[in-house]
Amino acid sequence: MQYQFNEIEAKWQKYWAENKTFQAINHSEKPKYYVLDMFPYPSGAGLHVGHPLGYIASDIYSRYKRHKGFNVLHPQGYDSFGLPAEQYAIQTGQHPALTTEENIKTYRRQLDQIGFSFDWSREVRTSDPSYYKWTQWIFIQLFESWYNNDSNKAEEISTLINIFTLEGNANVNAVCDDNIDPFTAEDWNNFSSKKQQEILLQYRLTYLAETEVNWCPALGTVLANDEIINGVSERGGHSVIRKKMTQWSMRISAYAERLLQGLDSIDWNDSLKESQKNWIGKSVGASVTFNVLPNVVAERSRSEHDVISTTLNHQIEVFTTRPDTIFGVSFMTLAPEHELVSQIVTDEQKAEVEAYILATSKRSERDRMADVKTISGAFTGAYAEHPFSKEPIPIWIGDYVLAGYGTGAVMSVPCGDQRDYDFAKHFSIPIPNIFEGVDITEEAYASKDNVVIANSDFLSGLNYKKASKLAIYELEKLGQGEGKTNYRLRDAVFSRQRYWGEPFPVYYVNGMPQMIDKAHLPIRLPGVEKYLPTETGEPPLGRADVWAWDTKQCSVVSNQLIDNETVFPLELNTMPGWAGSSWYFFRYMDAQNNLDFASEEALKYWENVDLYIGGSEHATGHLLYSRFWVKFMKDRGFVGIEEPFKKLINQGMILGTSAFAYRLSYMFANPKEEEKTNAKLLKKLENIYISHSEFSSKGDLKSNKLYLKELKVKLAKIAGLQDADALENLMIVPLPIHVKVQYVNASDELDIEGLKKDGEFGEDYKSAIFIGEKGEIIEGDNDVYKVGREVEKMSKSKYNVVNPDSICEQYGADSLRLYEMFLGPLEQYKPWNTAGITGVHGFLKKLWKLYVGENGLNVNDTEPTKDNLKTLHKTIKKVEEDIENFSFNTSVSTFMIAVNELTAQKCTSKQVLEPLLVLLSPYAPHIAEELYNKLGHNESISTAEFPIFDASHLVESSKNYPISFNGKMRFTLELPMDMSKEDIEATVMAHEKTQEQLQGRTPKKVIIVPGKIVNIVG
RNA sequence: GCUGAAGUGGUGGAAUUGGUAGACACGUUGGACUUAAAAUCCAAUGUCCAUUAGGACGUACGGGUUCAAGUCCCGUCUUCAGUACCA
Repeated sequence: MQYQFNEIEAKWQKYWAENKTFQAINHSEKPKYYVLDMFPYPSGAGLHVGHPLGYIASDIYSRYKRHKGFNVLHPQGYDSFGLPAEQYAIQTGQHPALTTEENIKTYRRQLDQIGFSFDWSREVRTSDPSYYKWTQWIFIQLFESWYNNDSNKAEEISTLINIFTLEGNANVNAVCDDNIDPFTAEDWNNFSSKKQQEILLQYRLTYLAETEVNWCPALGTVLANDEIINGVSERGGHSVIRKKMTQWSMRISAYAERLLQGLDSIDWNDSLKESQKNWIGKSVGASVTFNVLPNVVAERSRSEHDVISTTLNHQIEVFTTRPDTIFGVSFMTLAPEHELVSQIVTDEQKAEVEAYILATSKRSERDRMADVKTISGAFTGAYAEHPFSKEPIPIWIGDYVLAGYGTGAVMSVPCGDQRDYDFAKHFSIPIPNIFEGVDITEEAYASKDNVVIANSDFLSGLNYKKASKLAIYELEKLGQGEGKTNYRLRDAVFSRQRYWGEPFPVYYVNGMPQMIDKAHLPIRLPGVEKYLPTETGEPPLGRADVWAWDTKQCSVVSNQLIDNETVFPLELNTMPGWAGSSWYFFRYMDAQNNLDFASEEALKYWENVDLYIGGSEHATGHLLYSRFWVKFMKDRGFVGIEEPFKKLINQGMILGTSAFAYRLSYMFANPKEEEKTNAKLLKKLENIYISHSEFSSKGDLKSNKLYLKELKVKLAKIAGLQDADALENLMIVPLPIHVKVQYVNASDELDIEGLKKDGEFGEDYKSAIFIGEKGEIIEGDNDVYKVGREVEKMSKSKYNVVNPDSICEQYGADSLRLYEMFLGPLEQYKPWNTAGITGVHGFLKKLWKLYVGENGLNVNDTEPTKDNLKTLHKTIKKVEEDIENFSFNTSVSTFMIAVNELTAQKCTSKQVLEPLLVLLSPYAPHIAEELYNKLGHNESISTAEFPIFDASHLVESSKNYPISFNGKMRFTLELPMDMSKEDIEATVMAHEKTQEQLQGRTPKKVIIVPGKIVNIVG
């Protein structure tokens, strides 16, 4: 009986679905284990073989945990809001909900055929109103909260209002906007309702603020950095400028310290933690306030600076990690967008500064960060006053300072910071040296270690630590600074000017945002006739006709009814992709709940995700935002946990192996003329491809004269010429062209006939001529054409996409699962090459043959031999260790070795072959179920217990010692394990091969590591 | 630029705490079976030298530590990813 994988797999997938084999229950005697994959976005292209990699790994782990006696929650769902569906809607006019539904269907079909043990009864979709109802609800909770630094947690906003009513804001220690004016209780109680709302907005965890965005006037929309290529929009190539816009923000900065500290309590890999640490970017230093001198001062001589003392208009606040270098400041640099710039710029400098600001607004933030070679800036004409020396310091603007980072201003210390140094050099600004015995003629000295401050008044002679402390102390005395801890982490923009996202449960009264009561959620996405921004640049929701809130009826009504009395306009932005994905792991615990986002019992039982598998590209987005929301929800008592993901594994990406055919292209030394005269000739040579080794083995076409000559003779023949003379001056360049990988076999040979029949490109190759490996023009099978290979990202445009459907059809899901694992370590990037799958497929056939012979089952009750047991137990040991270490690739090899050995041993013992199936079942569940069933079981193999390792079967009595000389292995020697060091040395030294190696020399030293190695030195 | 990751045969990769480099596969070559193909099975396969025995070299590159380095240390190069509105 043959291994009929298609039948077997369909049978068991049906069985699992019908018997709800993998449905998790919310209460159990067994310990719980929660395995989660990162939320997939259902793209229109469907799955390619790269996508299931992480799902296969998590599925193996889930199935393993079930064998180990755990109640496993392993759900799946869709992050179904997003840009691609919207883009498609813009192009086709189809509602994104429809295309999303279609895409999900495809995804589900593809996932099902791979045989995952998901509990589909808990599926969630972020775009489903019954789901985003709760996303809206969480948003409202954030709005109704503030962060109290004294209790170090988020509290309900009512507690803040209480304080304001009783004592004003003087003693409030909150994370809030900068520059909040102080007020008393009396002030508060006398403020208008609008004023009160404005003030509260400065404290709320989600708030409206002006934020810089990439605005594309031509498209009338905001673009992600991602959508901007070389400063223009990816779509259409329109120019993009930086623009300020009022948007919802999330006060994630309130949680900076907790997000940082929390990393110590979770089992994530170090590089991921490092990424988050750097993203949060904690730095300890000081904030320093510089007074800006009135304009007149600029014209005064330096000696008169003491005259001015009274009317100081403006202040510049900077943050520095090096307060010790404050005497090294020789200029200030503001971000061009800094609000002070327009106020302090002098008339003479105005034109230059404005031109510079305009130029900067066209550069993206990433551009400005990455480009350190081009130094640019402009002098404002204004001066600040040094807090200690009272010297005037010129104020510049420069695009290396970013408005969104810190205060958007820096005190520039060129001797201690390379970028300040380069800027100073470029604009001939003095570079005072404040380090003792350090040469700064070539570059800045940025190290904090081993520095002694010099030329710095009261700081001279001190080291970094002492000088910093003293500088802060003196600044505090002056009231011009204080010690401060700064975080790079910025508050997260939460508005998107898009259609396909969660609508905000927000309407506006008198310009102030109001939350819609929980009872009326969800606020559903309205219909629009077009998914583009409006002509006036409003988001797509600006096109909705029924998008106003009636406060009396508590429902969404027509815009025409807006009277700003009882009917008000609704928010036009929608929420970003990370809104729905920041809490979905809770919804899986209790996905059908209509009363709550999840019941208390479910939350308490499942706690947090024990194992989370996904890509490292989420390191600083999703993984930080969800940690933030979970901490917030914990503070407000909605959940009981502080961290959502206990253990996290980043799977690497599977890359494509692209295939290239090489089309000959031609150039003449004198192109204009010769191309004309030879146009006819070239036409005949238009569509010729040469095989990969045809040129690579012979080197570069242009330089190898002999080969070129040969080729030209061939070309002459094709063109119907007598000889190759006419091609004398022709330069030939092989141009690599992507060909679809499905037409290439395991030996890199191109299926020319298939290619010519291709529905999409067949026509292009109809008249093509292929020159094969032996240099012959291919007609029939006289020669073969080999493609070139290159590893690239798997993508449609590179024609290297491999679809799991065709793999499942041809080799089966079990082969796909095994091969994905066999490719290499889970966390590593590795190329996919379908050719190799025959290896694992062959293994499954061998496995089948081990159990099922031509005349039925090969398994019986024979007692296992010593060798049988040894093979089994070393496999148990290795596979268990591998799964625990997420080293799935090595398990697959282990299975191969086990089957090879048991086949050679002609093993038929059920005592050995049955446990082997359980070991294999997480990896190749269908074949394992089928064979387990054949062994006489009526229950699913997923209920079987994981085999227990018995070390006694692996005890060895002897060891094949490698005998090395000066570290080089020369021969091996079989010696008993229990032999003493002395005896080993004596036996080895007496051995004839040792004598041969030494050739009479006496060794200086003999190193013996029992059970490991013998090394003879000398 | 900054931050993170990775470089081992023709290819994917393996190698507990430093202890026989290349397991397991793919590919290639040769052979068996077959009218033939497919499937299956057997053998060889890091590079170079040598008829054999054997030897030299070899884990991106350059140094170092050690009896012994793919593994540890210092420096360099290359590739990939993230870089705040792709998800």
